[in-house]
Amino acid sequence: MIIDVLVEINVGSKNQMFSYNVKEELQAKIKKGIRVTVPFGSRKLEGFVMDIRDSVEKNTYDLKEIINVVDDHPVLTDELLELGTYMSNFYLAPLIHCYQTMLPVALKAKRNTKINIKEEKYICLNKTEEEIKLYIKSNKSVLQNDILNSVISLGKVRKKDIGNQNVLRTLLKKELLKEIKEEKYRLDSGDVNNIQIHKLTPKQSDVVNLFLEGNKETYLLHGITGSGKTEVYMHIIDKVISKGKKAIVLVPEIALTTQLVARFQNHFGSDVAILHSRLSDGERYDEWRKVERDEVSIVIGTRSAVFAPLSNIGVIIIDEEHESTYKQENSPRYHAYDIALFRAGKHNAKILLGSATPSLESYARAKKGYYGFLELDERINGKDLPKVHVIDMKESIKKGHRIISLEMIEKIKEKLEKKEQVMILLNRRGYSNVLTCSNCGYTYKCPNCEIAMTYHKTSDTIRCHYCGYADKRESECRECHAKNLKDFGVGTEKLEEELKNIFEDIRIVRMDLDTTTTKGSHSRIINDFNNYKYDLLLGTQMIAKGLDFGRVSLVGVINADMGLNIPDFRSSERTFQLLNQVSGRSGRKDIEGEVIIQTFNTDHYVIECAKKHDYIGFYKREMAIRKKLFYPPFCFVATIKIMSKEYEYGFEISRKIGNYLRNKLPNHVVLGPTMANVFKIKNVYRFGCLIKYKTKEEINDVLRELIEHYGVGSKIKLEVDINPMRL
DNA sequence: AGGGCTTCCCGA
DNA sequence: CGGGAAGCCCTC
Repeated sequence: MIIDVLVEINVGSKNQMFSYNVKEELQAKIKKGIRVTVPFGSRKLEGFVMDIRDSVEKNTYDLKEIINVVDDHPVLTDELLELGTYMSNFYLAPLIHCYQTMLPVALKAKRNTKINIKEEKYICLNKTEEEIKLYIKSNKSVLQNDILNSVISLGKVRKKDIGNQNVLRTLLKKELLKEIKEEKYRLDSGDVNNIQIHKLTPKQSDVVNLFLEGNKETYLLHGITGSGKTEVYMHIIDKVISKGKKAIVLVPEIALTTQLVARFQNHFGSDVAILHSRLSDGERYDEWRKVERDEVSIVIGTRSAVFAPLSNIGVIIIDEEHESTYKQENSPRYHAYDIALFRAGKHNAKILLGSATPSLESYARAKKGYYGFLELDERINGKDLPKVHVIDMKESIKKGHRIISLEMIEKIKEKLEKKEQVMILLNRRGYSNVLTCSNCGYTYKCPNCEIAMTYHKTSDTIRCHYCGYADKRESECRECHAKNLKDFGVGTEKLEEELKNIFEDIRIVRMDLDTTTTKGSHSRIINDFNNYKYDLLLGTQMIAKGLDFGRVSLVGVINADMGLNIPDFRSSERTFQLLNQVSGRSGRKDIEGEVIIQTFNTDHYVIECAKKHDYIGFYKREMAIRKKLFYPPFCFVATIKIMSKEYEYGFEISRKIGNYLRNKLPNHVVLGPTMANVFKIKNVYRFGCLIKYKTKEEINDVLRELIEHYGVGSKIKLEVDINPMRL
C-alpha cells in the first residue's frame, strides 16, 4: 500500500504531497484524513493521508515507510477534506494551510508540540459481578465491602470520590477492582436547567416562522440594536434541535459576547460547546471532541467554529455578520460565510445572518432577493433609540475646547449627578499620535516602518503600533537638540488625563489594547464597570461591540471622523457601523439613552445618517457612491500585496505584475501598483494591486500562475487576498 | 521548516 | 587559498 501524505512544509503553491509505503500491520488503520508520522529528510513529521493506492506502480525513487498512524479515526472527515480543496482553490491558499486552520492545535499535523489529554481515573470491577458478590459474602471488612458494593451499583466510580484510598489500594492489589483512565473535559458545561426563553413579540415570531418556513438558503436579519435578535436565534435553534438537527452560532469575538454565551448555556446547558481563540489548546481540544462525539447539538464560537465537525447541521447563524473578524487575515484568507455556505450545501442547512448594520453586500443581496430578508425594527424594551447630538468641533475649538466639547462636559456632569454611567469612544490608543519638535519640525518615526511613533505616557515611551518598536522618550530633539518636543493628536491616555482634570472625583476605567493584555483583564474591566465600580468607561473600538450595560445613559464619541480618512472604499461603511454600534450601548434597559458625537464633518452623510439611526439612508447614499466608483457590491475585489526588502526591486516587480495582470485580464479593472497605506513595515516595502472582478473563475488561473511564479525562492513575497475586508 | 550543500566575499 | 557567512534547494 502506498499513501500520499500532505505535510506542513512550504512547498510553494503546488500542494505537493509525498508518497510513502505502509507496512502490513499498519494498513488496516490507514484512512483518508487520518494523521500519520513520516520520516522527512532527517526529521520526523506528521501529515494527513490524502490518497491511498496499490503498490503495483513503480516510482522513480525509493519510497520510505511511514513510522506510525497517529489517530484512531480520521481528524479530517470527508466533508472537511472536500471543503479544504474548495478553500484552497477559491482562496488560492496552500491546501495544508486550509486543513491546519480547520483543526484545533491538538489535532493539527505537527512537528514537535505535544498536547496532553486530561484524564480522570475511574475504578471499576476487575471480575464478574458474581465473583465479587461471593467475595463480599465471605469478607469481614465493612470498608472493603462498602467500596465493592458502590462500584457494583454504579458500574464505575471516580477514583477521587472514594473516601478511603488505603482500602481501595488493597482491593486493587487483590485484583478485585481495576483502575481505568477516561478522557476528561476541562470546561464545565453546566447543567441543563432549561430556563424558559422569553416569549417572543409578534414581530419576533414572524421572523422565526418566516425563516423556518422559507425556502431560501441564506436569510439576512436586519434588527436594530436591542431588538432581541438573540431571542430569535434561540427559538430557531430550539426548533432545529427538536427536529434532531444541530446548530452553529458564530459570534465576532467571544470575549465580547459572554452575555450571549451565558444565555445560551442557561437555556441549552450542556448541549452547548464553545470554540474560540482564548481557550487554551487543551480546552479547545475538549470542546472539539464533544462536538465530534455527538455530545452537543449547538456550537458557539468565533470564525473557526464554522469548521466544527457536527453531523447533520440544520442552521448556521452568523451574528453581527458585517464584522471584519469573520475574515481571516492570514492564509487561508477565508470568510466564515463562504465556509458556512459550503457546509450548508452539504447538510441541507440554512444560514441566518444577523446585524443592525448589515454589510452593503449582504443588504444588497437581500434586496435583490438572493437572500431572504427579515426585519426587526422595534426595541423590545419599547424605548426609542437614543437621541444623538452632533457637536461641530470646528466651533468647539474656537471656544477653546479642543478635545472635549462644552456640551459633552455638561452632559457627563448631568449623568454623574444622576448616578448613571458614561461610555466614551476614542479609536486611538496611546497618549498622542505624533511627537514633533516645534523648533526644527523633526517628527519621530519608527526606524523600521514608515509611520509616526505614538507617545505612551504610562510607560514614557514612544511606540510603533505596526512593529512594536519602542524607545524612551527623549527630553530634547534628536536633530536640533532644542527642548521643544510637542505632542499632537489625542489618544485614550490623554483623554483619560483630560477627563480626570475636568471631573475631580470621577472613577474612570480605560479599556484598550494596552490595558487588556493580561488574560482576564478584559472581562475584569467589563465586570467592574457593570458592577458600578466606575462611572465612566473609555476606550477604543473594543468597547463598542456587544456589551450590554443597564446603567449607561450617555455614549460619547470623541473623534468620529477619524476612520473616514482611511483610504479604503469601506471607510464610510465601517465608520457608520461603529457609530451605530456604539450608540446602541446607550439606554439598554429602563433609562433613556443619549449619544454625543464630536466631529469636524457635521454634514458628512455618515454623520447625518448615524444621527438619525438611518441605515437605509446610509445604504442608499453609499450604494450610489459604490456604483459610481465601481466597488462592491457591484463587483468583487481581489488584492495582491507585493513585499520586498529592496524598494527599487519591489517597485520594479510590482510594475511588472500590474502590467501582467492588465495584459492577462483585459476585461477586468486592474488598479495599481500603488504603495501600500503604510508602505514600509519592519523594513519591508509594500506595494499593492487591485482587481475588480465579476466571476472568480475568470481570474483564478492568472492569479495562481502569479503565485507560482513568485513562490519559494523568490525575493518577492506575494499575498493574494480574495474579497478582502481591508485594502 | 531546517539541514546540508554551494557560493560568495574578504583577508592573507 | 581558506574560512565563514549567506543563500539555495530538497525533503517521498
